[in-house]
Amino acid sequence: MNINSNIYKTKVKDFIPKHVFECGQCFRWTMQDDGKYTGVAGGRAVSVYMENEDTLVIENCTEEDFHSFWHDYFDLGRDYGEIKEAVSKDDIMKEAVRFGSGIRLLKQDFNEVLISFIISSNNRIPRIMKSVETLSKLYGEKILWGSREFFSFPTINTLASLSLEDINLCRAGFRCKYISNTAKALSMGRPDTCKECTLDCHFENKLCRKALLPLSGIGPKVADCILLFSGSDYSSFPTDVWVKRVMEELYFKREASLKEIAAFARDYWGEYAGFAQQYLFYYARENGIGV
DNA sequence: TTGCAGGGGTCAA
DNA sequence: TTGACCCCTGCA
Repeated sequence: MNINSNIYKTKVKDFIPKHVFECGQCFRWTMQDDGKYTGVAGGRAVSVYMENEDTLVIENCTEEDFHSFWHDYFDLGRDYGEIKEAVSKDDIMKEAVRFGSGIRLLKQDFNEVLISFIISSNNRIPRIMKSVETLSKLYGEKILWGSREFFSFPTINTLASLSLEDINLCRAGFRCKYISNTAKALSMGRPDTCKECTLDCHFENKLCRKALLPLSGIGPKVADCILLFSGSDYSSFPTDVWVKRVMEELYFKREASLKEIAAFARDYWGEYAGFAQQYLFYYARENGIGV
């Protein structure tokens, strides 16, 4: 498509930056005063915005960058029209899909998602973003874009080499020891549980749910987030308080256990459960469902 | 201004 | 199954 110096433009469907970056899946994208979203991923810093509702513009991106990284990161090879149709099995989901029509699930770096979602437990988004940003500033690689400085997320080996006092500087509180423990465990290599697992363990350099759960700071919800937001398992259905509320209010019409909700989602949406979760989550949070 | 409850979960008892 | 956890925010 159009290439003008370091600005790359491409036609897209089903992509609305606000929906993509504010649906709770990522912590390193912020809206600028001019409405563009600026973020760091894969050791690159870019700004993105839509032009004429069907053209995605990526600043500081070459054609090579786009094809080797951003196309996959933004999941542009997937037909979200098909996804929406598949999950819209009732009026509730039809409404949620209409509301979050521009959501796409980003394929984020596995280790970055893993550490970021450890930080997310019992925590609020602005604070999670601050902790992730601080970790990157202190221990990531500097990325220059003109006169602007950005920082990549630190590697697992770097995090593993740090003392707990070093990690405490990101002010993630009691989660810092989880980060430290888990980074150390991962830097030792792939856990045995993952090698034995035959169920979900088909992705390279990643871990399945069974291998994630023993890691410090990773429970069922965080594990599901890691699998979904790294593009490892789209049938994951992370159930946090918001999703629980919306499921109870709109589907169950009563209180329901996490186990019940997970079973329902698996049966009802199958391999697309993760996409359904994201539409519901965004719909529930933006509309205060169940508050 | 100060004080306190509670938060997009996990861990340990 | 339940309370503690670090720290920040909102609100009285």
